[in-house]
Amino acid sequence: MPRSRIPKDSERLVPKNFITEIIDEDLRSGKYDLIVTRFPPEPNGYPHIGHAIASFIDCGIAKDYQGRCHLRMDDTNPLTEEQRYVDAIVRDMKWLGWDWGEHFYFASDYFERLYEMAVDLIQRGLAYVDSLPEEKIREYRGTPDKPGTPSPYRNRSVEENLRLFEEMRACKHPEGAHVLRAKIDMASPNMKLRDPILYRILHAAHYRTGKRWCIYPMYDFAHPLSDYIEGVTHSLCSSEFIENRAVYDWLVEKLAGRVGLPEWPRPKQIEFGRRSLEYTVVSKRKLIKLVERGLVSGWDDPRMPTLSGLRRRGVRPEALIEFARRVGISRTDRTVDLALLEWAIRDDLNPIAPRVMAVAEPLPLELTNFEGTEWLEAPYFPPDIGKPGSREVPFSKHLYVERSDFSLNPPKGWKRLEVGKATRLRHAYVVVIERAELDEKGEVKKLIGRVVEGSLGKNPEGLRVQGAIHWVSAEHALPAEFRLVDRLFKVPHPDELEDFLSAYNPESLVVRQGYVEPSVKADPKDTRYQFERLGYFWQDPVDSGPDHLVFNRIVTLKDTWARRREEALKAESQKKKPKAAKKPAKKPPELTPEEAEVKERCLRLGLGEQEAYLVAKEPGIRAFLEEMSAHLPPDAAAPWVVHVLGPWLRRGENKILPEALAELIRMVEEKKLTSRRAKELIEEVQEKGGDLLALADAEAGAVIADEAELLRLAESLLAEHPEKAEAYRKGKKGLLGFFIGQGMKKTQGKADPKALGEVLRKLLEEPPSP
RNA sequence: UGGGGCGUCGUCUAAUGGUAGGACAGCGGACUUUGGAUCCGCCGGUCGUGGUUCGAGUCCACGCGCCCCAGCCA
Repeated sequence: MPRSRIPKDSERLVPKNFITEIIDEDLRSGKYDLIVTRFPPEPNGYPHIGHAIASFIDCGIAKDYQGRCHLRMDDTNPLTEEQRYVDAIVRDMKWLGWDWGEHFYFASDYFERLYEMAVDLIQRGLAYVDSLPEEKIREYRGTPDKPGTPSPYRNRSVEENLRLFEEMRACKHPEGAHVLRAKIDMASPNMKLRDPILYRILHAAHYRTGKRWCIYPMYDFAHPLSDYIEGVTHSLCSSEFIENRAVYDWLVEKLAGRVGLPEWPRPKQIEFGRRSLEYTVVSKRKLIKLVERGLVSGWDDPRMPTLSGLRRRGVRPEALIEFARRVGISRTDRTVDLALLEWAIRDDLNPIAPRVMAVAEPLPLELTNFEGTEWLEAPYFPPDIGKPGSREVPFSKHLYVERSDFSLNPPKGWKRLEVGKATRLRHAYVVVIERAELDEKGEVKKLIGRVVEGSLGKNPEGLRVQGAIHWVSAEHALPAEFRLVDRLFKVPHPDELEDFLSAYNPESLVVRQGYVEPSVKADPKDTRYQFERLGYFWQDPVDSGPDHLVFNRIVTLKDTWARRREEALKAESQKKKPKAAKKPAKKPPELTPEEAEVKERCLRLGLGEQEAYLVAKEPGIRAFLEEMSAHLPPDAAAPWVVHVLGPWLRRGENKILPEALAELIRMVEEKKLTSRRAKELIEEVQEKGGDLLALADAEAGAVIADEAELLRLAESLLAEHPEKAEAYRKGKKGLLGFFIGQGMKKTQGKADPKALGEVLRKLLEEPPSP
């Protein structure tokens, strides 16, 4: 069995983040030596882009650490789960490239063991059967601001609990008659701890266990214990489970080393911030609505954020993985810019997609001075891609060009077809448009033009050629359907709307009948192309066939021209919500008369406003300061007590004696110790214990305050970083901090930073000595 | 209004108390037989107010804002 090891930054698939920091520490400390994670979907729907990100975190991290990532179906609710979803999940996760080896598990496979664990809890008085009806349970649970009330059944005897639970398993009770609950704390401010339900009765067949069970474990019970059973070490999940962690830890602790569970490794849950995507919804409920209303053709409609939809659209897993990488991991819930996904898709396709030509909205162009067919060689890739390969493209008298590439009255900066102007036909000749034929409605029906002699492969002298456009030969081109796929919603945050369907984008699918150059007939069906100037396309895997070509647009090309023209429109749709108007800040809580008096007294003793306030407000701080007053005047002690010791005093975890702190402060005043080192020592003692003064004495007198010595130090610093010194002299004054920091590092915190700062400043402000 | 979590460029994400950096987007330029790609440059941020400190995104206090929790869902 390979052991996990900390990867080099350069070999990480998942960029460093707060989770990998925890793992690094766990590995270094030897707490775990093999990292095991799991991706635990419930098979109750199709995987979507959110699953791609979650699985990237779970499996990507495990991979980086040479650990394992289990695929586990969290299938504890028979009412919602189906085999077809299991199949979809397996298929999509494989597609993404995850490899779980033989570690493919089902929570439903653990039902028997889970049951034994529940019995163990009952036997130890840690769980009980509650026979309150559902409404009563809800009522007794209380509300977030009102504590719950214990159920009258809470103190049933172990024997009765055992009997009842066995009967529940034996299907002797109707649904809702009883539940099994953990006996934790009905008054806990954490709602999840108010005797969470462990098992409920469900007379329903499970898609895997059939009718074997009529009690089913709840998530809060099954999930942590499934992790434990599998030897999962780091159970990564999203932020909405933060409060469930208390239950998770409770169960792990209670069951450690029992009913076949090892003492170690114990799993621990770590939560990351959720990610959503602009212009997208992913909740199953909402996705179903789109399907049911016929707004999309199904779960794999190329517009859907499902992995099957993305795949059918033509997106490759590589793009999704890179997208997830770039999104990153943090504790904060975030909404990701759709442009990032599009960038990842283009970046993936750009080097692999052969360029061919297709016209989605054909406009005939007749070339009066050209006859016959000329086969022109056109490379598949532009020079910057550096890939070989080419095909022959037929050129003839009758062509189709893109309707949007011609304008009767072009705007400024137009680089396309225009009457009287010369434009390059990509890979072919320069043409000059002579006139446009209009129909009765004034629409352009046909273009008449001529090719410029000698313009093949070179620009004709004395003729300004504006741009290069794509085209196909009318008699050779293949008719094809183009599905121009776009974002499903018109607004970036449809989830925030009362009715998300009102933001449905009717132009999310625009179908065009056009033509594609004949060369594609010879290509594999799954070839992803760049149709030049149109975007990346491939054949719809479902609807396309040799007799009826259908191309999905995977993503548009980045189009700075179109963007400029749509600027106004875009500004409208992307309008940011104005930041909430600043409320006037509330006054801090009033002090009681006694507290106010204490504060007054402190102020008279010379304490700062804020220190005085806190001394008055916090009894712990006040008491400590009073004890210190025998050793040190309060005005000197207060900042240390309030700012440095404050957090520990408030939590009642302070390990430092008043006289020790007083002595330490004195040492700082006498410059035997820098304040920086003093703070570090305090933190060290608070975390790990130890004798503060002994530690301080060991370093006493080490402060470097001698001017000559500091000058030497400063000079060496400047010499080591001449370019920084230069930058400072050019005005980047922030670099003083950099130099002091370097100096502190070099002297292990022993230099007097204030004095060093002075010396450095003097040195930097004066011109360097000759 | 109980408890918990979280606030860094427009977006995402970095920075043992020591130069606020990167990516995407945007803007400008170079190049271009794709208004693509590439290259170069620019723009732009620590939620607020105080405090501690030689030095604060980071520590402290008080505010403000967003998210989660009252399923026998996960």
